[in-house]
Amino acid sequence: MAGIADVARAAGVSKSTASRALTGSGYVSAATRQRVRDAATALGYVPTTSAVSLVTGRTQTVGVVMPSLDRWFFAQVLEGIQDALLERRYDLALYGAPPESAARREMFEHFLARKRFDGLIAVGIEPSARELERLVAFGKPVVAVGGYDVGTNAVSIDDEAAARIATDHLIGLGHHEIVFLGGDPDGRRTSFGDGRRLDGYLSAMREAGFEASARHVQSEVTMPGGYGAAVELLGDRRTRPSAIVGVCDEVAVGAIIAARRLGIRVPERLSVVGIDDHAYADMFSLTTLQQRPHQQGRAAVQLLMWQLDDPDAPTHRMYESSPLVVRNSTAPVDDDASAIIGVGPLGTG
Amino acid sequence: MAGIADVARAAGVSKSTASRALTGSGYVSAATRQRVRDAATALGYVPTTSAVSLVTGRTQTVGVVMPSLDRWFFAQVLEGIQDALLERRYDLALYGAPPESAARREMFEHFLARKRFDGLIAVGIEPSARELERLVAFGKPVVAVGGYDVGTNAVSIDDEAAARIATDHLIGLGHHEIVFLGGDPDGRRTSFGDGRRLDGYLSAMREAGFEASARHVQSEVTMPGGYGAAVELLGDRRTRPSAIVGVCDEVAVGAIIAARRLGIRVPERLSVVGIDDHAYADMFSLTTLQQRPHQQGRAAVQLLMWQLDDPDAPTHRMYESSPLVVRNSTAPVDDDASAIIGVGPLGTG
DNA sequence: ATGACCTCTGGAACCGGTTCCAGAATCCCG
DNA sequence: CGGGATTCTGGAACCGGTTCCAGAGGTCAT
Repeated sequence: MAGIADVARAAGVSKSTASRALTGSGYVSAATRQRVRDAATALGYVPTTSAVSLVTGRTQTVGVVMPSLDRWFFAQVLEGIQDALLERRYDLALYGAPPESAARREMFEHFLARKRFDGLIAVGIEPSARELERLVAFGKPVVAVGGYDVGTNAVSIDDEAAARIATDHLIGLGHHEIVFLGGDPDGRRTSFGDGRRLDGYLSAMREAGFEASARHVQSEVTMPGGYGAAVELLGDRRTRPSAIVGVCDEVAVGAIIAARRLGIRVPERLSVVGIDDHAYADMFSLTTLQQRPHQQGRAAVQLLMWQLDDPDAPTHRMYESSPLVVRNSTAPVDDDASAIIGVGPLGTG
Repeated sequence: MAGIADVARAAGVSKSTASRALTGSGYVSAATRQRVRDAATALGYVPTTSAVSLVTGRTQTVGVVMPSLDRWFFAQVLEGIQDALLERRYDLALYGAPPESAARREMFEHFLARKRFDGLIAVGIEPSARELERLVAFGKPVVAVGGYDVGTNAVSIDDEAAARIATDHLIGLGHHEIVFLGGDPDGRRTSFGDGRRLDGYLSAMREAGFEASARHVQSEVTMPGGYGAAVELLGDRRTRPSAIVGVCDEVAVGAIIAARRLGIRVPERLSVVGIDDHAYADMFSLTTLQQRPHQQGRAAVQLLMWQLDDPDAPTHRMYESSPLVVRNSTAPVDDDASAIIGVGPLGTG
């Protein structure tokens, strides 16, 4: 493998001049620069990255941590990050960190300390106190995607507002019995804005005076998870709601499939709203709040690069707008159907 | 940041002794080793990776290329790779390389040449001649996952056999009019074993004497893609098949949803088989050929590590077995329904 | 007692670049 | 035409580790 010394020799200059010519820093005459470049291409010279990083302290790599890959949101964010990094010739080091996993501990305790990347993008990570400590010790820029601030730079939709808009949309259609479907008890452990979405739903219900009928049905945040929980929820006519807010589209779609399975017509007998505008939303005519995680990934890289170019640059908190996309999974409440539940403690039929 | 020189000073030894003590190579007395280790932990010493790789020539990083992230298979393989690498304290550098994209060219032309990883795992990549050339020039171990051999090490299911088993299963149930759904004309460009699956289907049809009725309906290899193509395919009663082999479960599930939408009962009026045993397969009662891409990812890492430990080690071609999982999306052909199509060129009703 | 061999340690070279610094050449301005 | 600023170049130090080599001390067989 040709080193820079070989290039310098071939071009008849010193190592230092060759280096300047190729990196474009310092004074080099145009003629010399050209000679060096020609020599470099002729020899197929590629700088050894470890040598470069050793002296510059920069790795040209960005680390990405995310709890999972098979949720649409994460895969999309990752693709967005990939695209943006490729343009800048940065490498991408990926670390999986499911909540409360050994992998996650490893990541924060060991991999972070190795400092093999110039900055970190944390997707769907709510750092614990200890993790935050490690993040600070890491000493390099961090940007969060998808809900939680990791101190400084962050990009996401306004999860609480999104869930509120979704809920208000249903309330506007006359629904009272609205269930929030998906996530765990406090909506936090699944990582992601899930908890805030639950908050948004609850506050919308409260403001409309439906606090008493607010209900959170838990489920894994996946399509089969939503399906399973919805089959159970909708199976009992007495407790069946007239509308569902899915914590995300995957769960919402699961609910729609469950409804079809049970012969409950959507949207005539059951309205469903999601959050995401998933690739599947269109084929299920799902009304949802749109977000574009791909763009969020790109934006995260942008923020990180600003920070890398100028460590003193101001940090940013970016909210992507999340417009309501009305399709055909929501409709005005069907009073005949809701009468089954009734308003009082015991429906009169 | 404490360097090894600081550790050495704290332990009262030379740099070289400190290095030996920490890496565990060469002679160091037990007492000295302990002193050095204590000093290292006391100072929170973490070796600078670029310095280490500069001299050892190893990066402790594995590169992974894949065309896409949002197909279940790829995400699963990636998670498997992640797990296995984590255990070995290797980093994972991820590169997206959609077929015929600029990113893919970049990857092969530039990123590969940087040699920032000790080995490469190529998932769902069928390298062109030029790409193969670059791979060879890369000069480090490569293992392929998901169909195509990249020279040496590879792991996948036997795609052709899988599709054949799926098709034979339908034939055994009395089906003649069986459509292969998904992929592009020659099934190659989508990367993945798609082309070979088509071959397997075709040869099964041929062997059963149904060559004339073999039909490949193209679609994007996604659930909405399969859905859209199936809506069209099933919409016309005259050309409607009695069974479908999906190129993968996502497409097969799309077809099932399309059938439900059109009021065609599965499996009574339409049988559907997939390949994958996707997380969604169970909730759609999809009969399918099981593969476990997570395991394949782990196996790929294993193969790569063997090669790294001993460059002269023999290479391997691993086939994962793919058992047929019979659920409830396939049933004996419904003769009344198939009579609509009939055996002759024009059905007599 | 001698020498061969093994264990242990430190000094110095080395990996492959970048950057500091000094010196030479050229330029511009008063 | 002198002198300071600017442009250009090469030598050497340096980034932070690993590894080669030489030498010291100890053990054991001859």
